[in-house]
Amino acid sequence: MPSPPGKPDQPTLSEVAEAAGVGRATAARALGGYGYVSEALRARVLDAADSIGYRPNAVARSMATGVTEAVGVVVADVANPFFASLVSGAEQELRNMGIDCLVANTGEDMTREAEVVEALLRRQVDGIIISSAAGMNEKVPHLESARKLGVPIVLFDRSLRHLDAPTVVLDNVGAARRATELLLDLGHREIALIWGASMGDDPLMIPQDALSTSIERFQGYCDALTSHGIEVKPGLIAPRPSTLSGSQAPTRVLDGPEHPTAILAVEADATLATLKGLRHRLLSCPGDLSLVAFDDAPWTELTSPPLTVVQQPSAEMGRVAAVRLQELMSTRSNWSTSVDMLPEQLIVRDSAAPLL
Amino acid sequence: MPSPPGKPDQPTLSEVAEAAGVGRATAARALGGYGYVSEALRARVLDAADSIGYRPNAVARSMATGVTEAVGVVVADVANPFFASLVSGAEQELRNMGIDCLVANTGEDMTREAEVVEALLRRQVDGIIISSAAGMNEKVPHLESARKLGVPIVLFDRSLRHLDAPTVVLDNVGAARRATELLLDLGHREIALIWGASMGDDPLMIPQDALSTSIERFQGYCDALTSHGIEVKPGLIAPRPSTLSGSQAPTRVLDGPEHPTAILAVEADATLATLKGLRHRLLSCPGDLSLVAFDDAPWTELTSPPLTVVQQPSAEMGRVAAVRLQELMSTRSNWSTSVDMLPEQLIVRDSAAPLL
DNA sequence: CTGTTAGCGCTTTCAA
DNA sequence: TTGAAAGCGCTAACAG
Repeated sequence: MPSPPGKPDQPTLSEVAEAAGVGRATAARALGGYGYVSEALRARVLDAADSIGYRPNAVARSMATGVTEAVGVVVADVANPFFASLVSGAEQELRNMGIDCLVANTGEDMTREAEVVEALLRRQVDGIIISSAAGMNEKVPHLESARKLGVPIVLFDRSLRHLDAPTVVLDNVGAARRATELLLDLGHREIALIWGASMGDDPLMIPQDALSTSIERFQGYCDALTSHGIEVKPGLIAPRPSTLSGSQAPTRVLDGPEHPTAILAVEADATLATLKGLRHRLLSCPGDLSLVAFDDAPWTELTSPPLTVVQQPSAEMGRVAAVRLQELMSTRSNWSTSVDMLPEQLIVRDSAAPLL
Repeated sequence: MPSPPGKPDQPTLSEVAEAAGVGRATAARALGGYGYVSEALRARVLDAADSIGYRPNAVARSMATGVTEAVGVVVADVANPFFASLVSGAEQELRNMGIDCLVANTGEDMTREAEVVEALLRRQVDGIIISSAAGMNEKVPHLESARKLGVPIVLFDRSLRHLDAPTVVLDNVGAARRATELLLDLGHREIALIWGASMGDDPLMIPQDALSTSIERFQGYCDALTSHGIEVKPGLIAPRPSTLSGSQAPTRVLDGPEHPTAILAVEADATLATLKGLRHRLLSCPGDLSLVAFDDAPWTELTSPPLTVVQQPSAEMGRVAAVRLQELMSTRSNWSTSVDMLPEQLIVRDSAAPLL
């Protein structure tokens, strides 16, 4: 590699070879630790290397081998603690395997997502781990073309119906069902869902761009209600906002004609918005309204009351995704469409109380 | 690049050239948008390119130019919301400049930090943005060698006395001073500091590995006290724990012989730990103890009482760091040791009240 | 076991 | 304006 202006030349393998008085290939074998090299030469090469301050050039290596040992990790926004945790988990696992992470934010924007994926492909990443902004039932051309190209892809957090790739997700249906049942068992019958997938007046009318998480949690919520013979009321469901800030989301439910006695908030932002909504209306919890929230965070035990939450194993999801990707990368083109469905953990604190 | 097992060959520039019936160089110029190419040929090349589905190979490009258009972003842990925000800000800015981010966690471990920096250098990154785990007064060989190598480095969040690199930080001294003064103005005289830099009984004895943020906030705290003629009492200072979990940090202060009437918590984890400590001891806030906390987070207005906080412009710090790095990367070897000291914002809510 | 050689895909002089 | 050719630093046959 030519050194760009300002950068001094770095020692190359040839120089090491020269300094050690051996051929390039021998130096390469000694440093790369492959093939046969006599102990004597290996030693000579090794300390010739660090005596001149040699540092292997990964770009050149990739160029020759076709492997970059880098993967792309793409999420909506690393600033969101949930995604941050996913990324962190993946990063740790990958780094331990000697793989670097190119992380990219999409801001839930499909155009941007396509662009970043394209950038990753140009960079020849060995694989991609992604929580796509695409609706569960949408087609995702940029991922399909990547897949077709032979680049391993692993989905985490959100699944995609039309993409044949290993997926690591929460058991969203089960988690939402169990959370709803907890409320049901406390005697609640009018349970609101904040950030479900349903849009219009017909609860069965799921928008095309709904995320798998929304759909599945909505599903679990419905399952619980109907199996208790309770009707699903559209007026109790606040849809997931398309914008990132969903601060008004709870409004529809809190100020609507139906009067919930309990709320299930299925995403961290929804929880925050709900809590603000309650406080703003001087509603007490669990006095006026019980609450069960998704996504545990250190602060959820510090609110008044401490929150009953559905904890997602987010870092673990990142780690498992990394492992699945690794498997894909090592076994060439084995398109095992595995699904890892991780269990939630229900942490019962004080925000959900018996209906009086 | 040879295609590793499983990956189909991607079309190369040569194939585009052939398909368009021109020489490689011409195709390269047309696609790269540089040098002279006649309109006719440019067009022919361009649609030959996407008719065969050509995608430029960034690795080969880097190999030839010596530029990777990738930078390393390293922090202790992206799962920490503060760092996540720093990273997110930097990522956004860099991506808009067409630069990819390799993000790496160090877990506050210097050995790991040295390793990831080394990995970044092997990858030939064009620059590094880092919040080092090193103490402010420590030497950081891995960064110095990088700098000497000509790789631009920008420090964010934490500064390093011995590294000659642009730095983007909060005005820590001022922020801590103003926060302390707020408490002072409310009549408090016994103010505890959670996560200061001081270790032993002598408050002036600052450990070698103390972070610049700890030292500077400690400094601001002392400044405020002494300028009000108040003595700095070691017993009121809980040191920053070396471990990442500092849940017992407040213990020393809360259960010690001195009895603070107010607390200044200078880091998010410290705030959490303090809040838990108060709750555990059934101490009310601001009734028994006033509190001012660093790092605003969406939940700080939802606790009881809502917290008076010192908000750091974390995403902005990431963005500014990206801009500074960009400047360094474009102007070869201009080692402007600039310091961007961003202002905090004091958000007054209810956790700090007048001393009765 | 070791050295020579031929690329990897792209950029970039340098002639034509 | 265009094309031929020489690398960038490393790996990987292949021959010695």
